[in-house]
Amino acid sequence: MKHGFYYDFELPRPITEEDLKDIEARMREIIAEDHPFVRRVITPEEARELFKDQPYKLELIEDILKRGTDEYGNPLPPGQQPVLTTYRHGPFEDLCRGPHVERTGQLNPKAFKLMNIAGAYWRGDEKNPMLTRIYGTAWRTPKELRQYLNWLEEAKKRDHRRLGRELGLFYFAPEEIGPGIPLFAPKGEIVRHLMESFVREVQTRYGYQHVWTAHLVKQNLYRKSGHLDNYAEFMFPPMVDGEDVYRLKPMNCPSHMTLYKKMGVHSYKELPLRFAEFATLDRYEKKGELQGLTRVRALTQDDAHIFCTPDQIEQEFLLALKIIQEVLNRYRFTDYRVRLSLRGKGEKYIQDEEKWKQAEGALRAALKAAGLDYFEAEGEAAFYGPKADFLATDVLGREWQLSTIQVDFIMPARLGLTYIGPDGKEHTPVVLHRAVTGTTERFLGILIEHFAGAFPVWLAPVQAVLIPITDRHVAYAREVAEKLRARGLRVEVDDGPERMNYKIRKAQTQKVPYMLVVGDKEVAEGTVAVRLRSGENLGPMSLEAFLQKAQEDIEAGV
RNA sequence: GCCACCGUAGCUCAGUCGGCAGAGCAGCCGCCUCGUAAGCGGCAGGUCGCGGGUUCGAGUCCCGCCGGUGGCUCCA
Repeated sequence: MKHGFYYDFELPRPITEEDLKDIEARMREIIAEDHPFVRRVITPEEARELFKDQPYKLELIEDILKRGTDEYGNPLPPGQQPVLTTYRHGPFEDLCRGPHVERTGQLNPKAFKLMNIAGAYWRGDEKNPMLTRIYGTAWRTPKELRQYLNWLEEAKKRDHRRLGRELGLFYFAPEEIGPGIPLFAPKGEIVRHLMESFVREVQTRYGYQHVWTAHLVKQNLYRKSGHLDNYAEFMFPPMVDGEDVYRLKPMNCPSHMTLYKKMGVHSYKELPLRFAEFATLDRYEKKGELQGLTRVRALTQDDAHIFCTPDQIEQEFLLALKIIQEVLNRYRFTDYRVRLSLRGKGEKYIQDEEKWKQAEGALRAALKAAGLDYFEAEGEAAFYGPKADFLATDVLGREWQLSTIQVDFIMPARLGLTYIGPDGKEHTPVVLHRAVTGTTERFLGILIEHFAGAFPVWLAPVQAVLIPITDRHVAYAREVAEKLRARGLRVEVDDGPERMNYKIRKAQTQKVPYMLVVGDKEVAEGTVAVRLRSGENLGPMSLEAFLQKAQEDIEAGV
C-alpha cells in the first residue's frame, strides 16, 4: 500500500474502533521493547508444523511450493526458486517474504495510526470466506503523519458528492427516486449539457454521426447478442407486456447494430460508419458498489460504434485515440494512465488466434502513433476482443475507468451484420466500441474533484456574478447582466439585502470565476470592478474589456 | 451482494445513567445602504430513517428492514 499497511484476521467477534486504540497501545509497547526481527528460512515440513493451526497460512505455503508463486499468488521472477521464510520478533513468528526493518524500536511510536476496519475476501475471491482487515498508516515522523491526516481532510472537502451538493449541481434521493439514480439541478444540468455538446462537436468534426435509440428494447435482441447470458445480472428485471418482454437498455451496441441493419445493404465504400449516441443506460449495479456519480445505476455514455473492415481497425483506433486526447486536453486532464487490455489464458476469450493477433498489433501500432505511454494487462480484455482503457484517479486515490476503445469480433456476426466487399461478396464488419469520457456522470464526478469544484470558465455553471454595493446599484447591475447574457455569458445578479462582503464570500464559496462589483464609480463610468475567485482584484474595466478577458479565459480553458 | 460502522432541522453537529428534542449556518421577517471572504435583531423549522419489541417511560436498550459511509468483489 502507498501510505501504510493492512493485515487480515479471522476473529471470533467483530472488532470495534475502541479495539484499535488498544491494539495501537500494544503496538507501542512492542516498539518500546525493541525486539529484533529475525529472518529464518524454513523447510516445508517445518512450515507445516509451525502453522498447523492456521489453515490460511497452510494454503499459502502449499501454493508457494506447488505453483512457485509468492504470497500474493503472483509468479516468481524467472529462475527464482520458491523459498519459505519467516520473520520473528519476540514470541511472534510469521510467514513473510520480507524484507523487514531490523528492530521494532526503529519504528516511530507516534507516527503510525490504525485507520479503519474492513471486510476482505480471502485471496480476493468472493466465493471465499471474509476476513477482517485492519488498515493502518505509518510514517517516519509525527509531522508526516499529521500532514497525511490533514491531506485526507482536505481530500474530503474535494469529494464530488459533497461539492455536488454544496454547489447545487446534483442530489440523490435514494428513498424516493432510488439508490444510484442522480437528480441534476439546473447548475448541474448545464455542466452536463456543456460536456456533451463539446464531445459532440469534436466527434462531428472527426466524421462521427449521431443517432438516437430508445431506452426500451425487446429482451429477444439481448438473447441474440449474448447479453442475456453474460450480462443478465446487470440488467433491471424485465417488463412484461402480454407476449412481449422488454428490458431497460444497459448498453447501446445491439440497438446501433440493429439500426445498421435496418438502414439497408451496406457497401464497403460506406465504411467506416461511425454511430455516436449520448444515451442514458440503466444498469442494475449491486447496491454496495454504488458510489456518488462514479458508480450509478443510470449512466449516460458518450458511446459510439464504428463499423469497419478488419484492415481499418488501426486507423479507426488511432482516430478514436485522437478524439480522446483532444477532449481530455480541453479539460486540462492529464492524471490518467492507459491500459492495453489483452486476453489472458482461459476459455472466456473467443478462440481465433489470427484475429487476436491482428487486432493486438493494430492497437499497439495506433497507441505508438498517438504517442501514448501505456501498460499492458493480460486477462483484462473483453471476451470479444482487446481494448484500451483510460484510468483516472479520484481525490482519495481510487482508480476509475473513463475512456475505452474496444475491438469486437463477435457481436456483428451474432446479429448478422454484413457489408458487400469489393469482391461482390458479403463480409462481416468489425465493430469498435468506444467512449470518450466514458460516462457523463463519472467523468463529471472526477472533474469536480480534479478542479475542486472550480470549473474552468467555459464549464462553470455561473460564469459571473454581479454584486451591487447598495440597493441603488441594482438597476445598473441588472442592465450589465443583460448585456453580458446577450453576449453569451452565464451571469447572475446578487440583489439580496446582504452586504457586499457577504455576497463576495458567497460567490467565492460557489467558485464563480468572476465577481463583478458595481458601485457609484462603476455606474458613473459604465464599468465593472472585476474580482477573480483566486482573490485577485483586477479593478474597474469596461464591459468590452471584461468580455475580452472572459473570452481569452474560455479559449485558454482556465 | 459480502464485512464493519453510521442514520437527530435543508447542511454540519450536540443530546450525560432510559426521564420536557438543542446549537451554528442556510431559510423567512425587520433594521442597516455599506468598496473586495460572514452587519444586527427577531421568527419559523423535527414521525430523532421505517417497523416491531423491552419498559411506568425509548432519540438513547434489543430485533428486522430501508438508506448512507469505508473496504472487498464487480465495473463506465
